[in-house]
Amino acid sequence: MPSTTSSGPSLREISRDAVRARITEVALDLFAERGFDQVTVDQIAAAAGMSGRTFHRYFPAKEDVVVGEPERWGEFVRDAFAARPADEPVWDSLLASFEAFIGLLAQDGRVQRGKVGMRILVSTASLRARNLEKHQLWGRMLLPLVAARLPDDGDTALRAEIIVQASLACLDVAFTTWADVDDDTTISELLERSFAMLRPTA
Amino acid sequence: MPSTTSSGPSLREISRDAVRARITEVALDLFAERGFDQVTVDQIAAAAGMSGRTFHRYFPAKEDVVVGEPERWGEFVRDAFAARPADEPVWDSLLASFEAFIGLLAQDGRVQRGKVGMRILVSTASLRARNLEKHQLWGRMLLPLVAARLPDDGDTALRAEIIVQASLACLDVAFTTWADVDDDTTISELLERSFAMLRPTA
DNA sequence: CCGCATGTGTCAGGGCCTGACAGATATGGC
DNA sequence: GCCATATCTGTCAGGCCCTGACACATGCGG
Repeated sequence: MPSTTSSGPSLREISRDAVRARITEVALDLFAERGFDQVTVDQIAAAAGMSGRTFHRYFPAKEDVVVGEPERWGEFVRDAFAARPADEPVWDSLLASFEAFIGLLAQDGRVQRGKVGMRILVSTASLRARNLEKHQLWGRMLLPLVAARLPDDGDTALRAEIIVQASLACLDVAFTTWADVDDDTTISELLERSFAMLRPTA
Repeated sequence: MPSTTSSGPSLREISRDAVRARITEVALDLFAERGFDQVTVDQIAAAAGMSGRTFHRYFPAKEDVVVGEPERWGEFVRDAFAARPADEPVWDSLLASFEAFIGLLAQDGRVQRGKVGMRILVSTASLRARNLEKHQLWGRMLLPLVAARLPDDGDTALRAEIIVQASLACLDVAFTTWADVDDDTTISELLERSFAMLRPTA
């Protein structure tokens, strides 16, 4: 058993990530060309040189090719939030965490491909649904941390829930309108403007 | 052809609604007992005395039994919003529209059954997803009306989007926490408290 | 060279959903 | 009461998504 010999990602994992990336590339091309619902899993698999069964060994569901790995990125956002100073206003911390996430995407050069993916996403019902589920997962991951930051005024649970959901709505709107327009407006910019509309004016 | 002889709902429609109600009743019982994913469409159909094919003639998808008819209720909410005075603050109009919707549910005596349905809903991934899609539909229906109410400050589109999404998030939180607790807290009360946390403090 | 873990293909099957067809039922006109 | 029509229903066939089970291949360590 190789166990964790030394370096971070094992060879297996590198290979696995590479195959995932290849599948994603092929699939997004097909989706952009024909539409998500008009492409079958077997067609993606064939284009990527594998069987349909193997496709499902990399992606539990067809939607996951577009939506990505909510759990993984959710942990990133959660950790980013946790790393913020404890006396910072929650809205600021949330904004910073989301922007860190956006920066993570940009770093991978996924931005351009991300726009293609986003357009596919907003144009397909089952994808929108899966994406909204992702947000709910993030919400459940962020909720306890946000609640811990709020003053205990007897309504903390509800307030935390609202803040988390509202900020996620901002994130969603930012991504959606970003994918919608053709100019070079930044997601971060849209996100900041969105936050500014909701956060307490104080 | 009967056309529209006179009275509102034709006999066909009454029958159709009755069958739908019967299916809903049977299905919710099964879901509450075994869980949504552990009940097949054929089992629901058998319990309701019909074939699986016929079930799908009343509900396009299994999830629709729990989620209901988003289009229909969305129109109700939209119309309720449109009926509000044009000089009322949008947040007030939205709150009033949602409360009218809640009142509609209560009127049908669906509240108790609604709580059962809500609990099934929040405990099943595919149902949560479908429900969130419903909210997106409502959002698209409300968006133009909300935008028309806002002062044209150059950022109206984004602001309208944010307000709609945030208010829908409030509605979602209100319903979810309502289903979560066992006391007699009203949905309306939760909704008002949620709104109070987001609307401009002015 | 031999075990062992991992990756892959094939096969079979369940579940959701749809189109097509034929039989049953109800509605409205005569 | 009878017929033409529209509607409802069941059955059948099929496609698609996804999963478990099995067998074969590949690569690694001893």
